[in-house]
Amino acid sequence: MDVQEIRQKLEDSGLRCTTQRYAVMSFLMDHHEHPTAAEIYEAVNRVDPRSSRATTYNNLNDLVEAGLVRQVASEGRAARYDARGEQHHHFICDRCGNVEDLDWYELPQPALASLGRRVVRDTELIVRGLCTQCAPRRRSQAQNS
Amino acid sequence: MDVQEIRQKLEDSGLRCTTQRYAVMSFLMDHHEHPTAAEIYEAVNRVDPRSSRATTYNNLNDLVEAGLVRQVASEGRAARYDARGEQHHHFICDRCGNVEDLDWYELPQPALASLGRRVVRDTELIVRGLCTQCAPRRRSQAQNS
DNA sequence: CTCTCACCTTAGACATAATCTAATCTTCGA
DNA sequence: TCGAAGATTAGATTATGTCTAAGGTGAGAG
Ligand SMILES: [Mn+2]
Ligand SMILES: [Mn+2]
Ligand SMILES: [Zn+2]
Ligand SMILES: [Zn+2]
Repeated sequence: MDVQEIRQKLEDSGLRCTTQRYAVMSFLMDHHEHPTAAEIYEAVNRVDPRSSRATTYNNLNDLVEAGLVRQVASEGRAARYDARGEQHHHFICDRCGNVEDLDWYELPQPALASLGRRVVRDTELIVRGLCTQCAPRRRSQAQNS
Repeated sequence: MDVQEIRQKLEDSGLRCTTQRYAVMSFLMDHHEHPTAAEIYEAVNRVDPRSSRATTYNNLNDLVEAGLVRQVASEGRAARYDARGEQHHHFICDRCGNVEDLDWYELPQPALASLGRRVVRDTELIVRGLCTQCAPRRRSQAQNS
């Protein structure tokens, strides 16, 4: 990805463009498989150890707070991160826990009356079920379990 | 709640109605504040210590798997549980993490083409923002950072 | 240019959430 | 009645994430 683009995004959000922060952002922009913090930490340090675990978590939190990165909650398991630009929904597999992107479509918002004085920031749609890998094969070996 | 009703639900799902499992289910049916596993463990054991931590977790997992209980993911924090019968959506507060119920309304489903061979079990809407407690007061002291 | 202070990084300790283990208990059903 | 599957238990273990205290870095005031 474009170095200047990332630097710009960070500075626009009031974050210094440090080596470590850049590495996290860059990795996320190149990888859309919704990696966990541990996976990001490992990937960033694969070539040349460069970022501590605490810094990786700190930077991820900074990026989320700045709105540049999205955190996907999968219950129990580790949080997953997503820097994909375009809006989209998520599909989470009941069996393997994989998080996959679904095409975006507009969602009806909750009735104002039911919100009371709550302030809405975002609405998120999560579709659950079995991913392509885990879904039973159509008409071959469905004998599993 | 009706003892027979709970017993029935459990047995219909192929789960034995043990003291410990009953206690978890019963507590959840009576408490709609989306307690965490730790809170459920504590509540169940408040009167007369009766269930280990492992059993509480085991039973919660069993109930979720059976579809009798719903798990609400709030990233980072502990999972929250919900045995409320009627369908509903959730509002999660960015600041305090509270999970609140929102009235149900029908959601548009993803296009079949975009799902491929994935099997959908459920679609879930999560609204995020600030809860009534955490939202800024209308026109009094909004001076808070 | 240089100095300073807010911002950032770090290792490792700590905290919390959840699962695993291995032994024991319970109960369904042949 | 009795065996096996199902359930429970205390405690160890793993997984995930935060905190602490110390030191590094660089943007910008002067
Ligand atoms: Mn995504
Ligand atoms: Mn609920
Ligand atoms: Zn899967
Ligand atoms: Zn709140």
